[in-house]
Amino acid sequence: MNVSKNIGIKEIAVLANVSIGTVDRVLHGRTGVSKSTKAKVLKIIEETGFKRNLMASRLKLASSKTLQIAVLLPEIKNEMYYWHHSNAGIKKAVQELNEQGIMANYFYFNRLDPKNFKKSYNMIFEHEIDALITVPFFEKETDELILKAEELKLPLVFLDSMLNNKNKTNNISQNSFKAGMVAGRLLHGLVGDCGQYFVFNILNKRGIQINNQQREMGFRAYFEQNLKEFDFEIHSINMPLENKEELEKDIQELLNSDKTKGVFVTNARSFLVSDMLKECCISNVNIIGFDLNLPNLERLKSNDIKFLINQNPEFQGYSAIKGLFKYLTEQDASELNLDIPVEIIIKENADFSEMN
Amino acid sequence: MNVSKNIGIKEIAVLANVSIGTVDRVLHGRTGVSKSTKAKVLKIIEETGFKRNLMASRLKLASSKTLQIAVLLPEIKNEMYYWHHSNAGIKKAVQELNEQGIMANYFYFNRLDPKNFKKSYNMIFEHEIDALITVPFFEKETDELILKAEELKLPLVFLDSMLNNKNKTNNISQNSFKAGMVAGRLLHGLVGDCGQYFVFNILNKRGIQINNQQREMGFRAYFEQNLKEFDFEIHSINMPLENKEELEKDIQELLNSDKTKGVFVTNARSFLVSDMLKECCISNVNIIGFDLNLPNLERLKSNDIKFLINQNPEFQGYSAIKGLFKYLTEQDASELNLDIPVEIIIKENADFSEMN
DNA sequence: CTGAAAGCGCTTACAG
DNA sequence: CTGAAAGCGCTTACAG
Repeated sequence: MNVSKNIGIKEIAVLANVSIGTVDRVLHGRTGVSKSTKAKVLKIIEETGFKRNLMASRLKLASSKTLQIAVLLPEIKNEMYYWHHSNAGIKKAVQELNEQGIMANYFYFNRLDPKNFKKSYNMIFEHEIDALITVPFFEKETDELILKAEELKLPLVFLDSMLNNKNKTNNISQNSFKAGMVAGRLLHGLVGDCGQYFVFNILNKRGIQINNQQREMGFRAYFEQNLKEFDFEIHSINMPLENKEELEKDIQELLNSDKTKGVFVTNARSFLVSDMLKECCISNVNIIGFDLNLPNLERLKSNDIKFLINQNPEFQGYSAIKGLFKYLTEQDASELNLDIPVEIIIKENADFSEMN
Repeated sequence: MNVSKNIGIKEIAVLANVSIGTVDRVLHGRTGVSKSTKAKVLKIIEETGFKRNLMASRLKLASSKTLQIAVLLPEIKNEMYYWHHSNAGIKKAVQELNEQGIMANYFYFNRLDPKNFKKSYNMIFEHEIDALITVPFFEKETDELILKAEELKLPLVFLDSMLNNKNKTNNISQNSFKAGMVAGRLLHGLVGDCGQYFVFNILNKRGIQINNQQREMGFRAYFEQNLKEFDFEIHSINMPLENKEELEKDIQELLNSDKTKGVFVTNARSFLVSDMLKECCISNVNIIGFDLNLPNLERLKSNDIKFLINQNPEFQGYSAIKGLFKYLTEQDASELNLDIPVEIIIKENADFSEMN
């Protein structure tokens, strides 16, 4: 079990016949090195395959320059909020990297107010930060943010992207179209060709969100691609959070048949739909929704919801910090973009441990 | 954004009025410190909440004492083998921790020969190693290994446990019973109450493996727990790899009805079952199996297999190294035991990128 | 039983 | 443009 000692900056210095300070300057592309010296050092580095020891580097730097990551998320009122989980993942990663010199600073914006979002990130830019993790909630303001970050040369990572990436930015999020396709197959397996299908979009004051639209598109695409004769209708129901009575009447008419029914809820509130259908005495209904919030998990446990799709917000936050750290310390951007797997959760592989 | 400098060994030394060498001795519980000094230092450490900086510690130690992890897996003939993925995960983690001073040494045993397994680990014990990662293939030899490792005070981690854990050891593996329950619900969703159900156990020279048995038990348990009137039979078919002709006759008789059929293959060879049923012209069949090997993925893509359950062998290997590193450097054993999630894979969330 | 000093591999003022 | 020296926080002989 042989131990081959890694070559270090000292060896490079000897081989290139310069001081270690000069090697360091070349390594970091700093100014103040003659062209010939630089070439000589680079050649030796190339030949020896030298990589600088990041642990030693961080040991020196952690005490002087802690990396400051700003995190701007929607307001979190309690631990059941989706964004709480993103935050938890961020905290976990920061904890792990703590002694290597990284800190997170948390900011929040009002999820219904684009102006507040803009105000928040402008405020953040007044501090000295090394990167920003946030969420592309509002199209126009997000575009402005992207431009501004580019200008400031500030690395930017979006969690849970809901916007089309016209701009080249870093995204750690699930492909919503693909998630819709997954939902299509799962529901089709339960309901079959002879059932009725419904897509429930739950609207808040901002209207329907882009990723919900993409989920619906994916869902419909599954049926178009996989059924030879695609001759049945998939009903879309846009359900505002207020004014439920009228909606319930419509639903009773639409869903009141003996047929097996499949319901795809495109956001995190499938528990609302489940409860409403129960109230309306709709039977033979199979529901699939998103996100492992407590009310959803309860309905999964009681068999009222059949499938949940997990976007793994904790893992998203965790990965964002780890990816940024790698980028900021190694100039390696490869982990700043991540396609979060479409994780399928049923009663038997769910983790109910937080339900106490 | 305030930076609170972490307290270090130097501050502790000053506060306790001793040298840093003495603080270090106390931190590591080494001999040669008077009781009173030790108590004084421990009190200060307690009061300040000091934690030693692991990065600095590893910087010093990596060059002198590289941690040697032995890995003993079944022979891997090519990249399609299941164990290749465990190895890949191990390699990835070792790569990440390379400069922190960890190395893996790979050994292989004949998967059909318990004596060879025993011989292999005895040979490994002649080297100086800090931990062993292996697989509990053979009951008797594994028990002996556990005892021997205990005697040598050598940390031991099992991947893919197939044995009941009578002994307290470290296991990174999926709960096979739970995986069987998951398979039960998924298949039941497709096939319904009026179909026929079959469990295929594929036997090699070692007979049926314990985790396959546990999967079957979980599968049956799902139906017993979830169907009010559990009045249909689940047929078990033990399928040896040789002597297929006779088997095909039996199968043709058993499965040749118009009913929808659900087939649960308890190991990684669901592709074999899929192909055989196709040859026998069995229709209306829904297959669920384990592991994302290439032939299984091909059948998933062509809709011949409906679900695959992933044990994530790469993640298992990766976690074993990370967990051992944490244990060996921080005496923190919390990551040496891991319940791998039962990951559900369908055509739409599968990664076919390795299929070229 | 305890301390002073050297060193892990890199980074950073400072001096020239 | 370049080098020598101090230092990051811990560990390890060595000396007493």
